[in-house]
Amino acid sequence: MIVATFNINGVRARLPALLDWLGDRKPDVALFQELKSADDSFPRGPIEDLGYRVEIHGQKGFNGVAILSRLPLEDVTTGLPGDPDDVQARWIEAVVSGPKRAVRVCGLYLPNGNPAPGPKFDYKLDWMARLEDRARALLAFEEPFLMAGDYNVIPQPEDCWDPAVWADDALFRLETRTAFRRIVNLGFTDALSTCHSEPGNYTFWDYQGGRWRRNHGARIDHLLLSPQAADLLIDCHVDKYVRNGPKPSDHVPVWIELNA
DNA sequence: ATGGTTGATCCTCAA
Repeated sequence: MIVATFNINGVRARLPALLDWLGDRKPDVALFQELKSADDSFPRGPIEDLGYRVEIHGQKGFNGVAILSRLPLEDVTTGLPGDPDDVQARWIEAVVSGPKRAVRVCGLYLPNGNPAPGPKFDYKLDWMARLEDRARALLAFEEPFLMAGDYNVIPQPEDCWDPAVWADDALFRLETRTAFRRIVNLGFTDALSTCHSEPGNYTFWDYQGGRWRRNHGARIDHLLLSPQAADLLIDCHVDKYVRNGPKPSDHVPVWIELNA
């Protein structure tokens, strides 16, 4: 089973690039973030024509997450528990029935949090505390599950080209990295850093300032695996090539192969 | 050099 995560930065602007990539990689499950689309504006048809079931948690203009699957899906839910007043579309989960094992997949778009400090950074840290609560609850099932998406977290200095540039940024501040580490330390395996421990496996390059050309990137898209899912992990890959295509997202897809 | 890029949108904001 191939499970991919991809911050697409606008599903309508990205549709041709998405269809090309889906046709090339043929993931069994794809978790999309930053749809920037309401549910009824999502270009469902061309994706369904490729054989995918599409589950959307959209929001007009901003945010938005989706699960695409060529395998059966059950128990689809949307919205991160813990704050009934939170209207931002950043969380979707479902159980995928693989040929060998069922795997719960959670797609997430963690708040950016800039500028920090400030109310947006407070919202980010509050959201991460709720994520920790949800992660702990799901780990208690002791079953294969994963949480993947744009975490907007640079876990370690070697996960960006120049930590000095990011020192005061919400993606790299100590509070952010500490909150991320607390979640990982519940028992998760970071698939990309585990399979490829060498530095420089970036997943995001800002559009500005020639950062792709200079490889001034950051690793902020992560797949965290429960112990039972980590036991099924075969490998993890970054599809950097899509950044060279026409009208690319500022993120590239990251995907794992699971024996499930 | 207080710079520059992209997407969605109410003409600025979020990233």
